[in-house]
Amino acid sequence: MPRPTKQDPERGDARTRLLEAARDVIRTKGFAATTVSDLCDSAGVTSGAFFHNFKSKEALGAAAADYWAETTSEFFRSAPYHAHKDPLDRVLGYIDFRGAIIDGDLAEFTCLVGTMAQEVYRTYPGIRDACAASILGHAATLETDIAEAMSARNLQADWTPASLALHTQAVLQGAFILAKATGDREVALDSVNHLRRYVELLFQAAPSRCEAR
Amino acid sequence: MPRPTKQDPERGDARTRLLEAARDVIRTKGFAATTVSDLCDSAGVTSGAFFHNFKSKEALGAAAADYWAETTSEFFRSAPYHAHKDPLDRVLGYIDFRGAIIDGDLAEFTCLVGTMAQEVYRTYPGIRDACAASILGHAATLETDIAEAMSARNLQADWTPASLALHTQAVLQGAFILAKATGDREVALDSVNHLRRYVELLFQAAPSRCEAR
DNA sequence: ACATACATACCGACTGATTGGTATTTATTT
DNA sequence: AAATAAATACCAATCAGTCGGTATGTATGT
Repeated sequence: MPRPTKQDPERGDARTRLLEAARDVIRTKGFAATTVSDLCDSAGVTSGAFFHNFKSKEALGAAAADYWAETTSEFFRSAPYHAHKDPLDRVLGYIDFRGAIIDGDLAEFTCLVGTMAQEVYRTYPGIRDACAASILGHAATLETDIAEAMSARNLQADWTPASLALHTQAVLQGAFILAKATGDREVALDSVNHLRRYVELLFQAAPSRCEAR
Repeated sequence: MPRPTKQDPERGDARTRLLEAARDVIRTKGFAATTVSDLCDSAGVTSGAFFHNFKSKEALGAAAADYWAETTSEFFRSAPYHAHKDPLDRVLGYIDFRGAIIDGDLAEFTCLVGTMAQEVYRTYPGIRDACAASILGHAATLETDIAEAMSARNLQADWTPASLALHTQAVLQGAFILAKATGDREVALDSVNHLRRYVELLFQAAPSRCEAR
């Protein structure tokens, strides 16, 4: 049923163009500072088309989070790090991959749903929940590799695969904040390197191989 | 020169009350969604008083970041973890302290300048720089303890005290985002625990005591 | 094949409410 | 009295959202 718009028909239907505009504009200006007409201008669409496709600005925000979850999960599913045989190499490969894509403009490599969640966690619960689902869903894709790496090495730990998976996301989100504050993506890369070192230490410091203290 | 306002004179002068209002309101709604009259209402002050004290909303944002830097640095300076003799215990004590104050409402323990930096990094450079100064200044207070802990243990590392100090801030900022997205502060505490474990591993895995791989 | 009918996608001028900011007046301090 | 702080009244601009209308695709009947 979607149909190309009159303006710039080659860019596709209005809904997708608005979701792509949301992804790009909200990452640079934030959700609240992004106006509906900012989005319409960026998408090359009228405000009539906006409110035809989304019943409110909040609905657009939630849909943009869902769209982000879909597109990024496809992106990571086809990433090369899954090819490693050793599950630990897959986990480390994921971290290296996250470091490798910290490149170009800040608004291109930072996380839409992290940005939105921080901003609207209290004001738009619908958007917040969609952001949480995106983050938690992505973290869940790491859990099996972490669990397999643990059992392959017989690692007994006082932390769970889920908590380590979430921790990787926390480090990445925090790294993005530091990069935005300083305007320097190197500080983000430094944090990702610390995260990699942490995972290495976790799996090499198994009590059976090297006792502590 | 400041003078108590007519409304609620016992609460002090208008400027301080507006800065406190900014600290509280912006942490719950974000900077862009916070209106000048939100701040005036919360401070019990008229908009005339607002623009007498701050030449614009942006100036208020930057002043709020400075105020945050002042008050938090005083807060951490008087915290108990500085008493430890071993510098590593001071670093770990800092992390434990950060975990201990993750309590109560989300808007009470999350970071004003992290929130603002993420939101306005491109739109209000003045605010962003004030936020960066606050974060970097706070991280710098950890550097000497980290450096002393390294030299006390003769630790040769491929990371610097500055990068580890910044990494602690990245983890905390990211933990706040996860807590906001999920509405659960436990996930933030989990990340802080991972950070603590990382620092422990860094200082017990010195090559001289236990070789890697 | 062609006309009619209907639903959907999009358009764009418009609105009521709210925004950040200003100008003027009043109160307080020194 | 001079200067500063706060209160009040106000404004132009912008906001999210509405609404009547048009363009397009599809189903049906002949």
